[in-house]
Amino acid sequence: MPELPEVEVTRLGLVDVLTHGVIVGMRWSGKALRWPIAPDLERVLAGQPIQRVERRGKYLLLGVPTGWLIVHLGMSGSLRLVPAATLPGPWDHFDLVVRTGRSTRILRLTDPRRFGAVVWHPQADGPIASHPLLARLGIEPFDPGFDATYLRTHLRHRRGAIKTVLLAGDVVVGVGNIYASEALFRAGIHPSRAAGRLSAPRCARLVDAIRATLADAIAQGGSTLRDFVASNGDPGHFQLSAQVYDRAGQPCRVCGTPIRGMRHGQRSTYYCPHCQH
DNA sequence: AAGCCTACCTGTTGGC
DNA sequence: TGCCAACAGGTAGGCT
Repeated sequence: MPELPEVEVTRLGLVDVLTHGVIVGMRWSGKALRWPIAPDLERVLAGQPIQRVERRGKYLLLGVPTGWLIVHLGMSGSLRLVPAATLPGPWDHFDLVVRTGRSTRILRLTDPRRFGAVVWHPQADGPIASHPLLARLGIEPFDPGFDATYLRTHLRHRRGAIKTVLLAGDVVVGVGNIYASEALFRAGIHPSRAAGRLSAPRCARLVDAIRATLADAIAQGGSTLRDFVASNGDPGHFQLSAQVYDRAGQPCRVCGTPIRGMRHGQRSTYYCPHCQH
């Protein structure tokens, strides 16, 4: 579920509440997530103030004085702030108990499929950017350095379909399966086009399309296909304005041609055969 | 280096 | 109605 917009919507809902909050407890369901929970995590975090709430790609980063807590939402995860007495349900796999001002609240990770992760990175292990999970990520799409020149340079040696290369995340981060189809529609580029054959003007269009697509999605609270909710429990609305995603057989909103579905690897892709080349 | 495939896990959906 | 295969927002890691 969660692509960059969903993680950013989550972060925006947390940053003001959590910053300067103090971690006073932790709970783990005992069910395995993608990576093991550090065995001494509760002792390590107890009493520490949250100084930073940041994002890198689809990873949410909570900064405390002695390190970073790296959180990933996987395919079905969401983070919510709930009152301290709220009992966990069967899919609630991780809680951080945080004292914020006068009240105490729980930052709760709900994740039915358990592809999500909570990973501790001690400051002593070096800068957070060098963590193995983050080190190989591509540029942030809103970084000023993400421009047509950057994109063309980094696509030059790639023979695969542009859709697949965008999803890989080593060129630019945050573009998942929904927004890859949406951004390519917006740029007028066929998803199967060889990445290394995009002209400079098309790279420029794609940069703009990726930024505009992600910004729109953030403004609409992300996409909720099934279970994404923001930190306050609100679902996203972007899916209602999707141009192509999950619209196979329905008319293109621009030209009326039926939208087509296809697959790249094991992932579904949608495009307009008239608007995209 | 790049690309392809598998694995991780549970819930929902669509076809028979 | 019931059963079961297919599919779902991600991505590390292993192999070619």
